Amino acid sequence: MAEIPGDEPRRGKVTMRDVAQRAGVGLATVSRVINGKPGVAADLIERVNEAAHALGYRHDVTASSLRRADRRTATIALVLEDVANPFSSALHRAVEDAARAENILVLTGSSDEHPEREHELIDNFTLRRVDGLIVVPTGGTDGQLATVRRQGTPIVCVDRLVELDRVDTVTVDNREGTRAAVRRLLDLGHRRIAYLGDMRSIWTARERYEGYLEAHSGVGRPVDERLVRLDIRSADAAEHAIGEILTTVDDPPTAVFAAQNLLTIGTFRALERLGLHGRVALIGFDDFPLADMLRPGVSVVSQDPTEIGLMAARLLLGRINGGDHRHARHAVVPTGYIARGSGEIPPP
Amino acid sequence: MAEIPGDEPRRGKVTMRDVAQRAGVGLATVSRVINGKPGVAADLIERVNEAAHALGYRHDVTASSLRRADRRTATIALVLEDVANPFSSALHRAVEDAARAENILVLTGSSDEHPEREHELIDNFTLRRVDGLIVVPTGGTDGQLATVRRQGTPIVCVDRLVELDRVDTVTVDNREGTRAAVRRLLDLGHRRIAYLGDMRSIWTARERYEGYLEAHSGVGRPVDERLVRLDIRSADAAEHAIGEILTTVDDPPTAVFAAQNLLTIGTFRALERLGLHGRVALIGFDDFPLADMLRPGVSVVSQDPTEIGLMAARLLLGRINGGDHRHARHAVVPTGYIARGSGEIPPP
DNA sequence: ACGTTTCCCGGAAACGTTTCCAGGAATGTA
DNA sequence: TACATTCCTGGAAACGTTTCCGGGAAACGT
Repeated sequence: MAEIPGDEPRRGKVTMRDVAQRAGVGLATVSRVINGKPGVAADLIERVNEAAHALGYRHDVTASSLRRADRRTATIALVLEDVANPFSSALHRAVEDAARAENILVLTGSSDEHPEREHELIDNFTLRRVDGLIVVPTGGTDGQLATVRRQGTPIVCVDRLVELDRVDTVTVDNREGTRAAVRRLLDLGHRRIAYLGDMRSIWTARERYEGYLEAHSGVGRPVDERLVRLDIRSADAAEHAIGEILTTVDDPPTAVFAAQNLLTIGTFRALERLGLHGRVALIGFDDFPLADMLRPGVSVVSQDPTEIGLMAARLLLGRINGGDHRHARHAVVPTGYIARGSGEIPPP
Repeated sequence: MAEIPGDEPRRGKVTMRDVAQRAGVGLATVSRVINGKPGVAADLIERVNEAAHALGYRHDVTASSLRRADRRTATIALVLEDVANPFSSALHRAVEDAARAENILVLTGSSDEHPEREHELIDNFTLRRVDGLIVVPTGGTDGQLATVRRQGTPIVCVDRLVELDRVDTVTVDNREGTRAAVRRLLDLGHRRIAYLGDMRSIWTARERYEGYLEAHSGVGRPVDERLVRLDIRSADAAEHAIGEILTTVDDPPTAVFAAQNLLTIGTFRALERLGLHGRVALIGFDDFPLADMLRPGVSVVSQDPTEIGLMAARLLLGRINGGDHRHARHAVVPTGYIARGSGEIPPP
């Protein structure tokens, strides 16, 4: 085989042993110096650092975590619905920042709301011996999560409530946020309020729908099922559904509550297409970029993904750093309401 | 110290040796079976799998990559400007999908356009012995990238051109995309076209500005420097800058080219605030969500982050899988133009 | 001056795996 | 039947690091 000229002089070839030899000290001493452990004479520290630098030594983190007592890899994993959606990516960023502060790296994956995919991701991550897991659970992997947790890996579930032993959660009060917003519409005089909801397999979606129902029962007002569509999962589907409701129901709604990002956008499109924006009120759950630039501006129940991510990271890092709380902790971060116009349209 | 009752029965305690013992075979055989290597009797394979399952054996990927000949960790790293911005996260998603197909996991980090931060990330990633690196380079880390590449780690740079030995790149033709769009405005009769640009330290920003200049010289039309603002880095700054140009220059522009996402949004805000949307033409570089929902719809030069990410992943995985191309490869994915109205406004 | 403690240091074992190598059985050939 | 070849298998070495442990020197107390 021919010698390849400019190719890989020697990949990571220089090891601690080389450093030890050059510095004229033992292997153990090099390890102590590299890890900043106390009890090494100053001149030796100097010699080792010098040798390491001269040789271009690079510490191998994976090899070190193998023998290390705590077996830490300084890596956590983040399982999101889709790294590309705004909520997920804002959360991701918050987690990254929190992790960075402790020099911890973040692995990510998108489940696309499929339990099998989530399962596979979690499996791959734990195989890599991550120190902890932050998951937006699909709801179909509770057994796996419980097992992983029992084997020692800290887990924080985000956005969806799960009840598992020593698994922390961070959620927002979906029910109350929705209830308050729908109540606003009712107080404004709206009597027929349509509701578009996400898949009922998702805890969040169920909670929000409950909030819608509670708002109605709170004022003793029945809901008309013909104004409710659940299990909608895309902007297009929402656009279609709300269009249908507005044009076929004989006594059409004067307001719409869209229980998710994409559904809000789909609804907005439909209203505009029908020339009803400005006439039919709209409130969405979860803010989205440029919502303020639309006409009318879209009012939303807002949740703060940065705050959620930060909280999740805090809980996780707390456990990783030995805070072995026996019980699961459930943090709830508040929702807000952002009035931009569309939610303030009164009934005709 | 008290025995903690329900806590971590034994973390990952079961090893290949245990499996070997239970199956009554040698350690080497277990390894062969787990890795699906040929040349093991069928009944032994069966016995090993059975034992592994009964014991709940979990393969330790980090330990295996230590001794493994190719030293692969089945992990790649992705250094983005900010995982939370739409362009980056779409790219991220595309890379994730491509990597998933080969069971490779993705580590991510945000440089925030700071060379030091980028350097630090790359350092951490290579310490983890990732198999490859996809980077949106700030431009201040060429030396480091060259070193890392020389030591054997494949690298693909994305969105910005760099000229380094055996470092592949994926870019879009910023210059041509901008030139064509500005030319459109000129052909429409616009004679005074303002330009808002990002920081000139970024290759992309320089290229786009060149395109703007080329379009003008192409029709023998001088550019008025008072209509040009460079080194703008936020929507607010853009809003301010364009507002200033429109109100203080005596012969104000009839069209604006905003060379980046946020700048486009800032410009739109300013135009709306001044009541000039619908009267002053606007074209932005890079599409953004809901651009079609604004009034007027915002015309943009579009680039396809999914395509870019896919291409980058393909190049990287190609090299990881042994395709040792001696030369650097530079892929260029085409830009498009999406007409939505704002770019089609004629001069008064 | 002598025992005891403390402090540093280096050799060797260990982490969980893959790979090398050699040996034994089974198969093929003369 | 004898011998060469192929195929399977398991013991042991190796990967790069951390940790255990024992030993020598220095510091301390009397």
